[in-house]
Amino acid sequence: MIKISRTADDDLVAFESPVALGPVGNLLGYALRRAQLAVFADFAERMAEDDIRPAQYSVLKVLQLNPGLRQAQVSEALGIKRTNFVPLFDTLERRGLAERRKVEGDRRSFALYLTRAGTRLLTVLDEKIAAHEAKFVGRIGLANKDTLLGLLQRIADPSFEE
Amino acid sequence: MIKISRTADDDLVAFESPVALGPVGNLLGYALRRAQLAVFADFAERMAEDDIRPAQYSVLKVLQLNPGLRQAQVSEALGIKRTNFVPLFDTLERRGLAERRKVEGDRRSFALYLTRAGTRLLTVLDEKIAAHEAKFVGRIGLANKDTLLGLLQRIADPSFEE
DNA sequence: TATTGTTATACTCTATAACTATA
DNA sequence: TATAGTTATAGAGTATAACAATA
Repeated sequence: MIKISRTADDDLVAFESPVALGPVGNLLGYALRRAQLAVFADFAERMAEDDIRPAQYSVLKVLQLNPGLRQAQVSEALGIKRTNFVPLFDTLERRGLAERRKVEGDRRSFALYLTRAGTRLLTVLDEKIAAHEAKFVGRIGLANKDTLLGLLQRIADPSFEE
Repeated sequence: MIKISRTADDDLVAFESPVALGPVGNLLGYALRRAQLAVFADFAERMAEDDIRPAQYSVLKVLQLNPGLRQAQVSEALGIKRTNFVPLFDTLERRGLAERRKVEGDRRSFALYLTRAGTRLLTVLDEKIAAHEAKFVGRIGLANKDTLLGLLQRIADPSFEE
């Protein structure tokens, strides 16, 4: 429904009367989806030139913090199915950002590490992430960030204690 | 990393030492994704027997509240691309839950309505949604629900005013 | 020319089953 | 028997381009 109004200056202005979402707009799942899409869209925009997706960034960052983890550990910690982790890590390895190393004592598993190039890229990504994060923290105010994170963690994990 | 500990009763207990997510765990995008996955997984479980997805439910609910909307209005209000809305609504129509009606005055567009069956199904779905919602509100406490919704809306839409 | 609905299509994300080589 | 990694594959969700009918 397009409505035409007249401003005080006598100009015509067209606008859409908002469609009532009703209870849908107050569902946690719906609000979470809309917020997540907004944040991920901004992430995609900033990381487009580096061709890095959220899951890829999270893997690189976790390996920086925990060098030598096995695939199953990284994928489980990040909630990525081990079967989907394989091509994800293949891409990082093909690009020379991370690598699999044989581990002594268990010839089934690989230990994962960042390469120098991966570490170098992370410094660039971290700067972009900081700006990305600041954009959304700015929308709610710094004081509200921890409140929001705490609530989200309690939604995701009932055993979470702040 | 699997660690083996000994309880007071001298039993062996295996547990995984948690992998440090570091800054990743404090990213809004990451926390939003995890929370959304948890909520949508619960939704999928409850609606499995009705074979209804979140987007389908939101369309039915919006039509209940706004009978006669055009496709473009519904899809825009819910953030569904009009091109993806077509097969989504085809499914609802094939199942006899909603219908397209010709609209006088514009032979290009259709007005969308729930059928009786659609309205009837919604009463069932609404009950399940209420239980679903209560589960997650219970995790944060009723007093925090509006806080969370408000923050999420400000994340999703910078122009949002509470 | 612009808009409404549509088709075809492609890419990402996520999920399951089944395999291999080790343990 | 169980585990780590892998392959193949299928289903959602989301995206773009191009078209027909109508405004």
